[in-house]
Amino acid sequence: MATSAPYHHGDLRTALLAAALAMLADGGAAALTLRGVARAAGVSAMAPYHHFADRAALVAAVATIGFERLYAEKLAALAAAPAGPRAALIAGTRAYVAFILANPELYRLMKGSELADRRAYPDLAAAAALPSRKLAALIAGLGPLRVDAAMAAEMLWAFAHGLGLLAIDGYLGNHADVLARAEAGAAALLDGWAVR
Amino acid sequence: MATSAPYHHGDLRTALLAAALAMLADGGAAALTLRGVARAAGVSAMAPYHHFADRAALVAAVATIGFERLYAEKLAALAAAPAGPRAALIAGTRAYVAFILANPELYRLMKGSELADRRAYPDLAAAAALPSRKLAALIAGLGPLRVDAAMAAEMLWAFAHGLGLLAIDGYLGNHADVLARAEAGAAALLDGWAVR
DNA sequence: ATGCAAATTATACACTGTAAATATACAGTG
DNA sequence: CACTGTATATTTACAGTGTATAATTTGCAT
Repeated sequence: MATSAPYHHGDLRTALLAAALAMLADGGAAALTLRGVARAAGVSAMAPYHHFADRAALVAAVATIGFERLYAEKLAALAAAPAGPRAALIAGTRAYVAFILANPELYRLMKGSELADRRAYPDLAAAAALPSRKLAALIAGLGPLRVDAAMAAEMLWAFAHGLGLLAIDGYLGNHADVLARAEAGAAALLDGWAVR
Repeated sequence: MATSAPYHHGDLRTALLAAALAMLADGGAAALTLRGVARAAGVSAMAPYHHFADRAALVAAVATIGFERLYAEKLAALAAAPAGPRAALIAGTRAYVAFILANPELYRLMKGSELADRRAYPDLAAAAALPSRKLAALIAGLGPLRVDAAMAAEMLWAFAHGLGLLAIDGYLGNHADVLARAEAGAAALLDGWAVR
């Protein structure tokens, strides 16, 4: 019933993660402090340590949520796209870039160097692998290409990754245009790979 | 003559920047502390403040050096490449990615969110603009394309940026292969844009 | 009810960035 | 030469951070 500030929070871990996501969204990774998150949850500075080994573990948990959201949005975009691998790849690229534009600080955290040792967090590694595995499957569905499939996947991924990052870092123009560029760029790559 | 620990360092600013680059290279941005840099230069913790307004200013100065080095290496690669815009673009892409692989932490700093307000540092903005201006000029030399020149430039830049970042973050395989991918990817993009 | 394990807090320390006041050395004036 | 202003460097101080250690509170199984 949680009458008033019970000693045991109940679901502190979830509350901490929610606070962390909020603080990250405005303020960036620098604003994501363990003490701040604890404060936001109305709990002592040391409480988070019973749910996260250290700040890096909290960051990893936040990043894991980010990868799961990214994957979910990508799947939703694929479901809404016309049939066929070509349309799927274009829609997927657009969704990927759209996620970066909508969650700039989260995406930076997901790919940032604060997660130097991804291998130390199995959940994170698993969540991070989902989108790229999906991409590889779609590429395979395209049929024969002028480049090998692994390279095609890397090219498309690198393009989406780089385009989104450049956009949120202010190197590109209008954000609305960026999504159009994402689609056009993916289409151009597909055309470039096509056997003629 | 600098007999022994003179009160005035002589060229502290340069020494601080050198220390900063070294500490950044091993240890990443987190290891780049004002106090640490001062310590490395054998100077008090407050001394850097007479050369850099705050930590952000030091970071901006380091990033400026990074952009200048990147531009220099790119120019060197262009000079060594066969004539013609196609060869230049492929060589430039390779050099760009090679720079990222050789200076991962520096490149992360250059593009990272620690520099949220690039406009506050005119030198930095100027240095950062050089490579992309060069790229635009090379694209223009290609002649008519199936996509407009601005988009072509963004695609190539995004590809190189994304490929390098994915590589240093451990998402791609062998580093040696990455350079080959950079060249092949640039070539594929050029082919995809070509009017047929 | 009783005892144990989990959750939370209190206290403490080393480290960071940086503000304020102070000391030192140099460069130009008379 | 003395003198003074300015740039350079230091000392001291404070708030905020991550986190180690130990004490405390609570809920649950027995």
